[in-house]
Amino acid sequence: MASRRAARKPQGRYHHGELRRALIEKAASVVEREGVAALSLRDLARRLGVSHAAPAHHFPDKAALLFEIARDGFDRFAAAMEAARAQGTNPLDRLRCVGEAYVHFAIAHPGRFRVMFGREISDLRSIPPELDEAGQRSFGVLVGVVEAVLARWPARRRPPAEAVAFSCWSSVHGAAMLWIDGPLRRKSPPGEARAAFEHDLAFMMKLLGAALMPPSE
Amino acid sequence: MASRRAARKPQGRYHHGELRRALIEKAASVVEREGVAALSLRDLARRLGVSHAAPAHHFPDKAALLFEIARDGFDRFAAAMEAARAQGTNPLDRLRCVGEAYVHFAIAHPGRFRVMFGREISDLRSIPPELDEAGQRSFGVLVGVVEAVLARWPARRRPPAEAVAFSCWSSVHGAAMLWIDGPLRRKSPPGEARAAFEHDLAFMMKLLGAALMPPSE
DNA sequence: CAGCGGAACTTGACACCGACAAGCGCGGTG
DNA sequence: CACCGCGCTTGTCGGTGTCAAGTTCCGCTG
Repeated sequence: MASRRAARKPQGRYHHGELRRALIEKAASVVEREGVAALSLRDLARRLGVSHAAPAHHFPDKAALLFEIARDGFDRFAAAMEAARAQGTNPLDRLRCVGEAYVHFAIAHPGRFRVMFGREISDLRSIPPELDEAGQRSFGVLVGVVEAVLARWPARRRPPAEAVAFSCWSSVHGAAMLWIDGPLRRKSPPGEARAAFEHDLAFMMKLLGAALMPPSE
Repeated sequence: MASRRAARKPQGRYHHGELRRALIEKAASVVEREGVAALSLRDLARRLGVSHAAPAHHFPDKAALLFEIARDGFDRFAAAMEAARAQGTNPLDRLRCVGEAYVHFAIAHPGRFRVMFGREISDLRSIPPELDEAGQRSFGVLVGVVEAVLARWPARRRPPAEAVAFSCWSSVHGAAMLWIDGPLRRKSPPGEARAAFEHDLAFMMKLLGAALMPPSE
């Protein structure tokens, strides 16, 4: 057992800076698969083959680990928003694409989404600069798309873009939350509930678009 | 110490069926003041002067206690919705009142609101009949108001009420969640953030109203 | 090249939690 | 009067986050 370090070198070795990344990745996968309530630092350490106190050396707090998950989530989220914007063919269509992408991201990654917009993060003491940046990037996509939609309005009667963006944001955020947490999901037949949800979501985006048409007079 | 039962009778006595109700009330107050994460059965028992295992005799599970809080919350919520509807002077105004009441209830009772629409409840095994009833009551108010607004549309082009109700629900729910949990609350000066929120909320309700005006042609 | 400092990790402990099992006291019923 | 069961207590178990102290090993300095 002389060089047991060298022997396990090709495998996962958790010296150096590997543990931190491994913890984040494993934690994110647990959050995605089983939810944030099932996340335990000790269990995480167990799965990674390290002692129960090892995580504490990389994260002062469980909240700090959650924060890292949220940070990563906001990056992916912003990327998804930008990709969705690129798919639209005109301003209104872009708004629809972005809105639906918002909801579909939440449905595809409910655990991550809950952490991102959950209380643990928003209650964080230090105003996290890099997280705010990623969040602003996502919100910026929405605001930009809204501004493009409003560009067709006469400048005189054009409503403020932030207020419109707030409305759009609330709508898609609410739809997402109602689906992943709320009472919508457990309607009679699961598949049918999902289909009805998609239908209602499409309708909502259409309604939003109609409300943002420039006044015809 | 003969009749120590009788002696403490006027004060809080937790024999009989009092403990159950006391637990629910205390738990609700803790949830309102410190959030659901700070709720502990043992601490609850401590505050009520009973042993740590006493709550287990009234609730098989911590989730069962949370369920009771949600149930009570939905009752109050439905009452608030109905009261708000009564304040409106016409269909569109009623929709505005109900929508703002929805958000303001969430802001006034964020802990309760999170439990009501949280994962612990919606993941509950048994479909809870009485809770669904209270939830349906609230949703029914919204649907009723929406139907009244849509009554002015020509029947031929009238959109389905449930889809419109879904849109309205999503909007107000999203606004509420974004405020109580999301990144909105911690804008630069707290008071200003709240004022901006109220302004944006009012704008959103106006936008919703505009989208639901019958086509003029 | 020796050795030293510090980073990464381990071991151990503490307080707390939810859940379970067994026991006790008292009121009401036979 | 004896008994039974409800409401609560005491005790225990496995699990968790966090802190303190010890250990191992890498890489840099002299």
